[in-house]
Amino acid sequence: MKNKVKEILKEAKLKVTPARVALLGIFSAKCQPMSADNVIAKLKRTKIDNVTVYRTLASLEKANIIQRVDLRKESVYFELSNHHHHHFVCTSCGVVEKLPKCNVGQIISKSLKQSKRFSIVRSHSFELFGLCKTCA
Amino acid sequence: MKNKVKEILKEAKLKVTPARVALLGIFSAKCQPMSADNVIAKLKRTKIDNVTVYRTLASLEKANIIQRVDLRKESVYFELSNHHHHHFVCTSCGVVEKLPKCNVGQIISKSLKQSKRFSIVRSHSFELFGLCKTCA
DNA sequence: AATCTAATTGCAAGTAGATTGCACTTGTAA
DNA sequence: TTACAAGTGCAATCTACTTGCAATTAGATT
Ligand SMILES: [Mn+2]
Ligand SMILES: [Mn+2]
Ligand SMILES: [Zn+2]
Ligand SMILES: [Zn+2]
Repeated sequence: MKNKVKEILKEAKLKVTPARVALLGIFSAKCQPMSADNVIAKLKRTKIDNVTVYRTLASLEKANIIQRVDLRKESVYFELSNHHHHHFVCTSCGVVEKLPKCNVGQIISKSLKQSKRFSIVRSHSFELFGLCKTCA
Repeated sequence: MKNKVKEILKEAKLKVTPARVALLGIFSAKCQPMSADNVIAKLKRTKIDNVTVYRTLASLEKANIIQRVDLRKESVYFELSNHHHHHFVCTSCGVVEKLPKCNVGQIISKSLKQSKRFSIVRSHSFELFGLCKTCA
């Protein structure tokens, strides 16, 4: 698993540094969107600085290894890009559930055809906000 | 038009104050998502304080008169809730185009049926990020 | 293996958007 | 008209995030 992480970094032509290995380990272990704070909490016992976390998130995002997710929470969340999907978010307790499958592909290509000003779609957001059964 | 704004506020049981009337006027005039900064810029010549802008945005959002839009920009954007729709966003120049129609209703109800943990969807995001013809 | 160099890191300071406390003002219901 | 909860302005504060800079390190080159 650590080797897999190293492969991913080399593939992206990023230096294999402790911070990057640590962050990718965290993202691979937990299949949930993570904020910088979430990551920092997991790294409490290491000597990796908070600034390094922000800079590592930025480099991994730039290399398209992780992606931003808009959950309407206080801060930015990230996930591994390897398995594209969307989410339910409970606006009361904050719990997040993965949607099984991305079904908006057709809608996107149709929208693109109809658009006057746009020619390329590189990514999209699609998140559902509501109440989980516990909070409802 | 000013009367319409007052009606909207009374309907929502909000006091009709100069700040709320001003903000709703701005949102009604410009059919584009607006950040707090955008609004503040438009209010430069008035004596309405920046803090009041933030508080007014919050009260209008709570009353569901305006809604948050996630455009992956530096700050939060808002729009009138009265005509629900989604957007193309150019990640190079920032231009925003409205999508003609929201087509994700079916996907949402299907997702809800399949969900183990969620029972209510109150809102959703669906935005397309890419390049406009000028930037492409 | 030793050397080189650009990329990465840690620490401290800084920024920007947004929030809070509090005294004063105002909209509106009685 | 009066009463008072709601709204406002100003200053201070918070929080997520960024930047500058000197020291370190990954990985390429001898
Ligand atoms: Mn996810
Ligand atoms: Mn819009
Ligand atoms: Zn998708
Ligand atoms: Zn919609």
